[in-house]
Amino acid sequence: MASEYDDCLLFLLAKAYQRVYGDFKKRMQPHGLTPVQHLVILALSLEEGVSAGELGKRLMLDNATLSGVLDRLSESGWVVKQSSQEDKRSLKLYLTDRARSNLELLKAESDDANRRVLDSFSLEERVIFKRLLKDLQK
Amino acid sequence: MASEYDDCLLFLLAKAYQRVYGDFKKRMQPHGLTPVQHLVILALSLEEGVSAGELGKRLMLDNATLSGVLDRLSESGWVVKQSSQEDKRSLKLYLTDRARSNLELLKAESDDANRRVLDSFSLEERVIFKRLLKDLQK
DNA sequence: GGCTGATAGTTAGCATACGAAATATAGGAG
DNA sequence: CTCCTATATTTCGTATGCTAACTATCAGCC
Repeated sequence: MASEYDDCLLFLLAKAYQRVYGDFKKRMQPHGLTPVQHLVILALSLEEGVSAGELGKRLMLDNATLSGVLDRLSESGWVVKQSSQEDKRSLKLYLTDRARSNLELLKAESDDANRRVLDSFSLEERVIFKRLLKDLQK
Repeated sequence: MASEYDDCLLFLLAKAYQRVYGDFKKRMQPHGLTPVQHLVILALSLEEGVSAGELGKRLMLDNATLSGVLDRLSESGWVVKQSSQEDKRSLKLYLTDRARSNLELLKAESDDANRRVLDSFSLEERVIFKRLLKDLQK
């Protein structure tokens, strides 16, 4: 039964996530980023100038959570929070030059971390695994 | 590339976990438990009288984290923290009568939540998914 | 203009997670 | 017995996540 805690998806997903989070954490630490902050940088690199709300939608991240993450990224010099001229309630988010110049390095780290996680899976398993995980995104 | 954040395992696992966590949260709320607290109860029901350290190993949970969870479970009347006679540094953990009498109900909720999560997966996919998740537990 | 309801972000409160420091107790060497 | 080291748990600091409450601003309507 799934009531055996170690067969429960809540448990399995928690531990899988925590393991991968830990891997990324070690890898991003030298760059001064947390795993989540690194995702924010990657997302922003795809399109700068978006609002916090828009970025939150793309990252499926709560506004309240993202607000704190953006504060820390701004504080540590990765992101610029510029309040929009057209709508003063809204922000326009940009990467700093330092963030841009570190982008390729970050992507390489991220790709490498992903490869290592999937290392023991067959090619087919990797495809299935990602598909099933995506299916779970409500 | 996995550097597209939405193809990154860190992202996929985070969102899958958050989705399932949310499902369990809604389901456990009426019982006055959080998803993690519910896992602790299930684990304890398999063997009572274990120490916090032992329980932490089984749940792959940090001692520091578990300490807080046990405090809240004790506070809310689900768990009894009894300090061990043989080794006063150590705890012996027990379910309360109330916890025991709610066990079957909790297991039913948990099983149902698990079923719903896997609902859209084929039988084969369910097996593969769980296997791959277990493989990720370092 | 001024009121009203909607929207963007922030803040506060709570519950995980985890590393590191602090506490209390065990256990063994001398 | 006493000191030293190892172990069990707790506490502290930081970073997510989420809900709800709060603030500022916008947009439409009279």
